[in-house]
Amino acid sequence: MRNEITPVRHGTMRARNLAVVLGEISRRQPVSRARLADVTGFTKTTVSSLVAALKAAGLVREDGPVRDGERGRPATAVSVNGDRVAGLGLEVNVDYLAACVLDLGRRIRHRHIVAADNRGRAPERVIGALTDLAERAIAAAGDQGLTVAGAVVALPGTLDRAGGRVRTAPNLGWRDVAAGELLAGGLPTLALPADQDNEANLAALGELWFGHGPELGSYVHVSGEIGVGAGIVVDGRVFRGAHGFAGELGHVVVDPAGPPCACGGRGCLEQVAGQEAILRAAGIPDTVGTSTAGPDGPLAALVALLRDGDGPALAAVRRAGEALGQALSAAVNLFDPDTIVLGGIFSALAPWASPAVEEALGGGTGVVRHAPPRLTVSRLGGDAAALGAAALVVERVMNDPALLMEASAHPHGR
Amino acid sequence: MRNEITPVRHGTMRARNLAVVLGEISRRQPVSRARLADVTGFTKTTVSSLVAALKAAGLVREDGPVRDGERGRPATAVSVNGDRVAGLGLEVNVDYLAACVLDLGRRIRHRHIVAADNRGRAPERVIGALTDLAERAIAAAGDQGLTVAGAVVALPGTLDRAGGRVRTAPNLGWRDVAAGELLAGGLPTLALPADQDNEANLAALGELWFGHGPELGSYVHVSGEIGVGAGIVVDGRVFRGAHGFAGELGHVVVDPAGPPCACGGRGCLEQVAGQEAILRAAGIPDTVGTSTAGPDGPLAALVALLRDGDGPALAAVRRAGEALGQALSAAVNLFDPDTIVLGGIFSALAPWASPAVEEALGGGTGVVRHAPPRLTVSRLGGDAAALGAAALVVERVMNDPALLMEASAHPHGR
DNA sequence: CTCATTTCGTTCAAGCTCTGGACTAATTAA
DNA sequence: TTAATTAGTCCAGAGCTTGAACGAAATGAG
Repeated sequence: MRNEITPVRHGTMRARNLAVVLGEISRRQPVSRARLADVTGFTKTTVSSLVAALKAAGLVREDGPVRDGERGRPATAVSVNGDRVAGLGLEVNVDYLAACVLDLGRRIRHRHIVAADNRGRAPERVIGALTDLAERAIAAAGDQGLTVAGAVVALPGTLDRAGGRVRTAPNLGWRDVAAGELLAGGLPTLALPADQDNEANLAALGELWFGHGPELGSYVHVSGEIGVGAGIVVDGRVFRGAHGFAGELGHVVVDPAGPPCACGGRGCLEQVAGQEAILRAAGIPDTVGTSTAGPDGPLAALVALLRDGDGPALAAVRRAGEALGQALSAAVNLFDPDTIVLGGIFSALAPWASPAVEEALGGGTGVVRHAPPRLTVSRLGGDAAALGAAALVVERVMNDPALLMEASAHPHGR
Repeated sequence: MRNEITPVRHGTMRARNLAVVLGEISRRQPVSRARLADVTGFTKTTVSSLVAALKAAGLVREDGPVRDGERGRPATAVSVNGDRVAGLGLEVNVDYLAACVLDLGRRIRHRHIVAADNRGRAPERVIGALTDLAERAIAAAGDQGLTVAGAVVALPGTLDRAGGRVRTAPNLGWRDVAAGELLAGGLPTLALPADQDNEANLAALGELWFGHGPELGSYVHVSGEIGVGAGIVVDGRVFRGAHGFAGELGHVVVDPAGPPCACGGRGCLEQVAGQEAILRAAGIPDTVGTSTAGPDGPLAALVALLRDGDGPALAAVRRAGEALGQALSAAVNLFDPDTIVLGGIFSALAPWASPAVEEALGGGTGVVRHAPPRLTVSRLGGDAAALGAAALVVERVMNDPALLMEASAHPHGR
């Protein structure tokens, strides 16, 4: 009943084993070939051969002899070479554009955020500006001797990833935009095909790579912005559902008798816990066109009110927290995550919102689970999705390094 | 960040390619080697070799020459051999035990349901009775020349699958039961290790194999019994979450102000749409100890009332449908399924419950999705989970036929 | 200081599996 | 009867991993 068991040839075998060894090197670096043979189960011969290939491709480096304290011939340590290959992460959001270059050693080599009011701006112009940002990032990478292997773009909307199109991005005012083509037109051709993904998914991935990390376990990352989305990560992988639209937390119904939503439903979470709803309830005008996140933005104004103990603001945020908690408890029952991460605007509002969230989560999970999931707050800034996008490129290389190794040598057709 | 890229050896390659060919045979049978070479991309040589191995293992059969209407040498058709290997599915539920034997050709060869009041009965005794059932099923298989390759047990509770233990099965009154050991003690050793899975997951799988089939796409299968669970299938695979507890629909909160639930929450779905809640609201005594599903059970009584247009019964079921729709709309937003399947008691109640479900689903999915998911009703009877369990065994063989082929020949260590 | 011991990594022949072209087999069309 | 066409097998060859033997580089005992 399952579809996707693909034929394996020698090339495929080699490609996967390269990934196995590269992954183990990354996990344990610096590490000797002997130890790699141990942990992978390969013979020393095979490890040597695989390491040699990775080294030739510049993905791996020999650090020279290292005596491990014991007797015997000292090992030559091998580690991931962070100075040759990098991934480019790009992000389009309502009020900014971001780019970020991440090398294979997981060091951020370049990071650039530009405020920009993209609401209702023509997609061509937005992508044009993004392309500029990307070119500057690629140049910056080049200056450091890095080759950008691929790029991923984070977009705040629903995507047809296979077709490279944005279906709808309500907060940008986009509808059926061929973002992939537009971007491909402006960028140099990279070794890996460019890809797009949802902002919420990538922000979640960013949290895994640059925030709390693997201790998160499986988690739901709430990306509160204008809309409310969630990125769901299970066993280190983003769960996208069958069509890539999973995790639409914003339209989970929290009050069946509530006001109608643009989506056709009633009482969706977004109408209580979306940024605009919160601001409205707190009595702050949502100045469209102003940078939301900036120091003068409405979000800063809200936080100031909260600090001052302003009643309506506190009530609005508490109400949002309750609703968020309710929607998240559904997500907890359905996904069984270890952790919930509050990101986006909720990261700033957490001191006031999270008690209500925690209360809602603490309740309804007793029969099945031993304990409610941990609740944490994102440490990342606004460009979390750009970071996650770059991480996705690096992950892709790590998972199939053969993609970057002379195509002639290993044509493991898929 | 991902963990599980495993080394590939020659044996692994062979094993996976055997699965590729076997899968293609199953999908297209009867089919010639030449066509298999075409669709898999293997050379004719390789296909012949793989088919020969499968044939030697009794998994595949040659049907003799077949002229395909065109000119040229006629092909020899190959198809899955349904007469040698079978899977055993077992099910423990509150008021019955079930067993089912499914051959590799997906034909049900044996099916047996026994009414039994398992509430509060000692786990040893229940498993003992199940073992009897299993032995009879294995004997019945043997009489038909079938070898049972493996078994899967469906249990109504939360499981630690790796450890072979039942954590809690509230409706059975079980707590931390080593079901795996108990069963292994009573059964002959099979080629594949026995396994357990949640009743809801397996019922969902049963629907895919013996109900509506692949046209379901990705779907959420609601298993309404005493509790309310959901099996989630994405791309033909059961989604279990990180710990196997995903899909706990019954404890999604549908009314934060509702009555407290045993799980610690308030207003869980189960308190409105669980069997006991519905019966109570409809004014029917839930006679504990009586077979629920039988012709004299309370469920039959409820359906009779509904047929007669009884006011409280109609209201109770309608209310359950509303609540179920609300919880499902959360699942729809979070999982993005193509279809919702109503199973278990909801299958019988569907004529009265589904309008409310449909209404709830029709609303809140407009922005993201083009249309709400299809709503269908399960066609399967009470032993859906036993069928799914047997299907899981067959699926396992199809996905790695090498498991059944002389271990000496292909030790593809994982 | 020398030699046995230990561990690291390479070399080389061998084995497993897929590939590709040649070959045989079985049928239709002319 | 012969040419054309399609199915399946045979066999040499190539890619990748294996395993044993070997050389290299260190430590420790005498």
